[in-house]
Amino acid sequence: MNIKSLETFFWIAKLGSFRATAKKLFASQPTISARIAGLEDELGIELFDRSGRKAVLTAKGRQVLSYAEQILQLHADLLETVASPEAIQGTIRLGVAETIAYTWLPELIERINETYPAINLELDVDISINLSEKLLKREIDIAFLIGEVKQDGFFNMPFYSYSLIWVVSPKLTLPPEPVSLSELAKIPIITYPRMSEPHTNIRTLINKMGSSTQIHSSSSLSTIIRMALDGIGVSALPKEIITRELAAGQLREFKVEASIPDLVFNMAYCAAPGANVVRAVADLSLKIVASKPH
Amino acid sequence: MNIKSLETFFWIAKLGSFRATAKKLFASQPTISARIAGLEDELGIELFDRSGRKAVLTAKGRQVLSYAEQILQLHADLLETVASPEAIQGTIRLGVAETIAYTWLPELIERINETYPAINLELDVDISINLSEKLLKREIDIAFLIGEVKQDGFFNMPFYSYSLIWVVSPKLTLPPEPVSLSELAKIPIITYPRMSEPHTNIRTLINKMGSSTQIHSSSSLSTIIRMALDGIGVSALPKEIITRELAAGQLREFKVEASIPDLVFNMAYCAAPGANVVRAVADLSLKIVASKPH
DNA sequence: AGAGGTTACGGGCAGCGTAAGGATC
DNA sequence: GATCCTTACGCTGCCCGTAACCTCT
Repeated sequence: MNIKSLETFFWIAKLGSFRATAKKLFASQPTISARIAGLEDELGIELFDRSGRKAVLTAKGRQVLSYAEQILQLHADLLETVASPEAIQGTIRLGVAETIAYTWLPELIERINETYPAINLELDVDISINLSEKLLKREIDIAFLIGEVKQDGFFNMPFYSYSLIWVVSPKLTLPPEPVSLSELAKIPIITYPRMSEPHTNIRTLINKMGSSTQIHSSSSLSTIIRMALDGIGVSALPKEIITRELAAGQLREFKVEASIPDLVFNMAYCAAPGANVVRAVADLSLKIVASKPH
Repeated sequence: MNIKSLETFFWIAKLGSFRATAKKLFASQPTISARIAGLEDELGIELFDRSGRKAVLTAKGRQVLSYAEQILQLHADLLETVASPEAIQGTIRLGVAETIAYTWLPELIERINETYPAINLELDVDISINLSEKLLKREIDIAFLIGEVKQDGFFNMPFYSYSLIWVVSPKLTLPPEPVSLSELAKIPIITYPRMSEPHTNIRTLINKMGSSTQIHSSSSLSTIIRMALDGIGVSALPKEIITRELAAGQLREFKVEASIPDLVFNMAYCAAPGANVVRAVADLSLKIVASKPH
């Protein structure tokens, strides 16, 4: 019996699917089948009832699960306690909202690589609502997103807040500041994609005016910035992602009479036996953010 | 990481030697080296200090040992709890005194095979004092012997007592019964080998007479019986090993005025993490003996 | 038909034993 | 020189992925 089989067993029990476990463990689905078949042979018992749509534990399987969890936890603790950082390996799938990808991500990756040189990172940049779903399906291990993942076993920690500022290209001429909402509504606005929180916030703000404002949205931050630079319209963005453009005078901040809520990002991950590395990377990420002046 | 490596590590820590562990685990010594090298690689640390004559744990190694023990114990418990008896496998080395080999052993083997069909038994028939040593060196797992193994971690349980009776071939003519010690001393006595308890007891008994009795001893019970059958002398033996000869009239019991202490056999084994199978076989053996009228 | 698990099969790698090579006492 | 561990090397067997197959809904 080896740890890998137990880990495989554990994840099938948790996810209810051989296929999902194959993805989670970066293996083919037949490999997962074979591992479980091997385990069942070795123990001389059936672990799952495969007749239904979901793989469901048998009575004996539930007993095995309890042992498997304990063994995996001990194994992870063992690695964490005594292994040299260079020996800690694995693949961690980070899900990040694009704003994070533009600001903290490079530093996070660099520092994680320094601390755990043998860890592979797999990045998934998506909007928060999708990240949340992927986290639930265990398609990613840690997410930096807006909102919380409210399900048993998930940890949510405040990560970083961004204030949104209104910016515009010098090419465009604006009314006198602070710009009133009714004036703002006459200018095209470039913002985050539909279904994302900042998009919704801005739409709510403008809708109060009842006017039919032109709102361009893009799933790519660089496109949003590009459009703002080109003077297609104004945009509300975190200062952190356009420091260069502001310094170069390609964009300038302007005041609006109403304010937009901050973008509050959380970090979320699931606590699973044997997932100490995930927790370690999560801790490290929080520490990195905390160490910088906010 | 696999259970096998941890088990190997555990036994080296316990026995202080790669070589002894190789024997214990039925593997070659380089294989043991390779397993530990692999473990050390994986953890990125050194587990043993090999500079001295004995392999001694490093500081990190001691930490690992504690985890390894827990994991092995869980693994053994898991197997014991959920595995079907047919799936319980391994090799158990039984050390038995010859008297046991002649009486209980066939039934023990049969019953153990019934209960755990996948377990291999390896038998070692020797005198008790050697069995005790072998047990300490872990060359055997369970012993049925005279005396106790007094060392930490070893269990000793009463197994079975034999009363010795004096027997003689009808070919020989004896003095009137009960035979006095002085008369007995004139007849050649065939008995257990030197260094064994019954040999010592009989020698003590006869030595009181100060006479130079002829004492033949053999390490083979069948030879002793053969010699008694041939009328070479008298012998004191457990009734249980000569029931056939007594029934056939090839040997007959006779009374002696002095009595010889019973042969008291114990079962001894070492409690080690992950050695649940050894314990199970030990329990089974005791149950078998207890279930028969004594 | 499609989603999910199993079977069949070929290739690569890990783990084993034998034999030879150090290191320590 | 004896004892003990490591290195070198060839071999076997296990584990993996691809592809085809089976079975429920």
